[in-house]
Amino acid sequence: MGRTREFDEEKVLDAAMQLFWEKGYEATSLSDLTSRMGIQRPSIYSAFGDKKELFEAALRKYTMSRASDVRTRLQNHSSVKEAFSTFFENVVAEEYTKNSSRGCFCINTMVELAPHDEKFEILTREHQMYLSVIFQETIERGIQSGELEADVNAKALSQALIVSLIGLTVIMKSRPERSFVSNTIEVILKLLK
Amino acid sequence: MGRTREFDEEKVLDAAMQLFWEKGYEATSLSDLTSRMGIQRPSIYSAFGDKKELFEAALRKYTMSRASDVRTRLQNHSSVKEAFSTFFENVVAEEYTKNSSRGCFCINTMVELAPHDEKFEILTREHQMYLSVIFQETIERGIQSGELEADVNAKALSQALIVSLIGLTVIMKSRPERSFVSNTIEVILKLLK
DNA sequence: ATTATAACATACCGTTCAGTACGTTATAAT
DNA sequence: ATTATAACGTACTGAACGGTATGTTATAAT
Repeated sequence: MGRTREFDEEKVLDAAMQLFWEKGYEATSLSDLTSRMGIQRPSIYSAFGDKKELFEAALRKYTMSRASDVRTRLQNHSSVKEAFSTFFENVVAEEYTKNSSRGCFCINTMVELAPHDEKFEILTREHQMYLSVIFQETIERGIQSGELEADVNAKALSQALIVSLIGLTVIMKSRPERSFVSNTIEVILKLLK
Repeated sequence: MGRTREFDEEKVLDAAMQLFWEKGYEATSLSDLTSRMGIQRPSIYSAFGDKKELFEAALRKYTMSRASDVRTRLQNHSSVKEAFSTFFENVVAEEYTKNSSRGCFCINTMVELAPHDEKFEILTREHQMYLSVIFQETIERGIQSGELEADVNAKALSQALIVSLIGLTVIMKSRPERSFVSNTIEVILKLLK
């Protein structure tokens, strides 16, 4: 019994995610959250707990959705080289299209919270490890099909590509000339040769 | 005339730099600053301006010192491959030695402030561009000496190495297994072949 | 229809924030 | 020695912070 909830938990959590993604944890206030989520303060606390728990829920939603998105994109091409090339180009294109560069919510959190909060150290690390496994599986597919040479170290290479992706995502926050990132991608993708 | 300043501006600015580096802009309070810098609040304002101006002074101090440090390290070896190898290994070793991973103050700022403050977008971008020029000069030295092949694209390669360095610095904040970063460095340095 | 209860809106809590007013102390110029 | 002034320590400001107490409203079970 009791009154029924008037808001959609997934929708308001998504709104919180967008805001934390854009502004980070510290710079986002409860007032920012209530206005963006469209619900009152006590509703946030009853549904998600305190600010940090809400942030964690938002980040988990992000990483899950992001992982499946990455997986989908890489499976979309039969050619592995083409898959990675398109993937990296799209990441760049999306970032340069938007006015403000939010980058990656998980990477932002790695920088802001991971060094001071073990929970987020683990959460962000595991997401990156998961992405690196997706990369690795894709590379192994390329080896299997004969597109990539058999002596490629799939694991090491996938880790290097994850690191490059992180570096690209971060440096785009300073809005370098587009040629900078294009050059970088071109060089990095040579590793798939 | 008037009373003489009792604190060393460079020393207290260095203390502020350490604190901002460790905690970021938002999470560092004026009270944190006064206790770490060892001076009172009005002294900060009279010497450096408000919190953001102090932060900017601290970041400028960091980037200048960092750039000259990088330059020195890369000039320390006659072999260019060895120079980069030692450089990357040292970055990793230093990060894993310390208990907490502060990473790079400039990269932290790129993530926290650059997307919302044009001044820091420019400042952080220009630092990365400067580092990339140092990398490029080092690579060109290797080409000149015959250590690297003549058809190497020094500019593109240096940019890719900068991106990799950023990626490495960031992912170390989540404390991945050391093999992860070792693998990455090994793969990345193959680009110098 | 009554009742128990959960979600609602409002208004508030103590704390901490960045920034400053002000009275005191020390020094450089006269 | 006097004076003007700049740096000092203390204590304060209004605003914003995260979080909650409280009274009202709506709904599910009886």
